[in-house]
Amino acid sequence: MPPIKMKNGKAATLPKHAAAEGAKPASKPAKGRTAKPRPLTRIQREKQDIILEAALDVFSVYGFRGSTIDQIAEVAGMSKPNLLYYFPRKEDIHRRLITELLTTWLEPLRALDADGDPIPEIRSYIRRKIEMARDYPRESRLFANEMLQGAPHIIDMIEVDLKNLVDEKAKVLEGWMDAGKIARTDPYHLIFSIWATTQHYADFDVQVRAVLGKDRNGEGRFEDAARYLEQLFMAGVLSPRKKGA
Amino acid sequence: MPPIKMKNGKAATLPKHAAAEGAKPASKPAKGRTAKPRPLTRIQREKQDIILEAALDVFSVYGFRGSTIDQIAEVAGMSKPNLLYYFPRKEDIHRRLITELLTTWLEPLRALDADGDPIPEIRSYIRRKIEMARDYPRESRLFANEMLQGAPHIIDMIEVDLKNLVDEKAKVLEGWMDAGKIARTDPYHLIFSIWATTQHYADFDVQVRAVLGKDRNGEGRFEDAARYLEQLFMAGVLSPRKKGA
DNA sequence: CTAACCTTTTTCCAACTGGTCAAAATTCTT
DNA sequence: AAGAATTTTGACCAGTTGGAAAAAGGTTAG
Repeated sequence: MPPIKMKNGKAATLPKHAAAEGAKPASKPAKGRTAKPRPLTRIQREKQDIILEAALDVFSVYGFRGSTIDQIAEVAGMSKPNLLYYFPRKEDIHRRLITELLTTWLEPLRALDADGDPIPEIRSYIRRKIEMARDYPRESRLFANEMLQGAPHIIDMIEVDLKNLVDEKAKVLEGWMDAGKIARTDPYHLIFSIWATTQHYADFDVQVRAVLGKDRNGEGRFEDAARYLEQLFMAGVLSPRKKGA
Repeated sequence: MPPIKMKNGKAATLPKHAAAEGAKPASKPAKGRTAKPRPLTRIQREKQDIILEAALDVFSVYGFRGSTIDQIAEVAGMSKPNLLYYFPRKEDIHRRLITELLTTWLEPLRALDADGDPIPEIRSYIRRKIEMARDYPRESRLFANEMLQGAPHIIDMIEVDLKNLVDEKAKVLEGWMDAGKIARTDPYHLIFSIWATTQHYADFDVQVRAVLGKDRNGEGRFEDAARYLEQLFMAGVLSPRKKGA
């Protein structure tokens, strides 16, 4: 049983690729139509990161409407107007977080390789998902919060990108089933159940810790969970040949 | 495969046993110390129900902080001061909802019978949990929202009542494992995974529907889910004899 | 050094928030 | 039907909220 390898324990925001949209501080009117984006100074990048960090803290707990700019500004250690200088609107911060999140969030599933060995592929997918719950609980909660509200800000991404990805991977799973390499079940619900069980450890963390009690709620709980879930899903997915009930 | 039996589709609040605490409209100063509770008029009961219904709608989506009294009042079809006449504080409404919820929420687990047949017991527990996700999605989301925020309002109930119940049922499961009636696994994580997978269908409903696509997102998805989950957990729990790896 | 730019702070505001209060309208009791 | 009790309403309030404006403070290139 390979132990889950810990990533850096640091609470870093997920990859901050390119500056994405907007958040352009008050500059000159930007001549013509094609306003050259202008590469972002060091300070701008740093401050934006600090803000996004703070916002993740706040949004992931209270959701969009339940969070206030003042609160985020305080966590970020700056004044509200200063924060608004970098992100003119509350929504801008949120959008940035949530779109970046979505990309990263689906990485593990994207990595599921049709040409790989089915059992290890699935097993490592599960392991990676638990690692994410452990290492990025705030991101998980941010996502959960958005879902609970009906995903108002990302519904179209869900309906297109996410759906396409899942459709694709569901086909991969079905291929494995057809080849008798894994037991036959509903690939969609299989994926849902992996999401549900792994993310549960981030989203319902309080509950998990409370129920496990003082003695078992150390960081080891993630390894226990990993072990348990591997066992569960392996049992559910193994035993090929067993075609249609 | 017994089909899940539909309960009334009506959107009723969970059982409203006794008037619980407070919510006493402005009355006479109530003589002495032992203010006789006075049995609640018909109007009071009706209005409170309407308010709780509306509040459930709102709180379950936006969480406590993200919801406003005005919003709830509007959904309830009454003026804010009128609403406040029945529940003097926002928190009162929320507390009522969430404590009632907790009781109901744990019913299925409570029903897990140590003297019953293990496999059917577990199977029917799962079925009941899915039915709840289907019939009481708002309650599920209210609970999820509370968890995401660290369960500030019910942390002590979680740490005591919930923990005790789970401890008790975990022992039941362990008993079955010792008797070789079900496969050996971690009973706590088994319970967590049942919670996670079933509640997922209420909490992440948008996602589930979006991914399943237009053709499969009818009400039938709950039956598919039930079927899938029974299969998954039966595989994970069956095969006794298979002691320690 | 200084002009042009970038960053931060101060001040301000209108809309919204949870909640109060007294008067008015309704319902219940006798 | 009168009087008491309950329910509803409208006006109001102090604190918070998201955000605008502009002045003040820093940086940096020439």
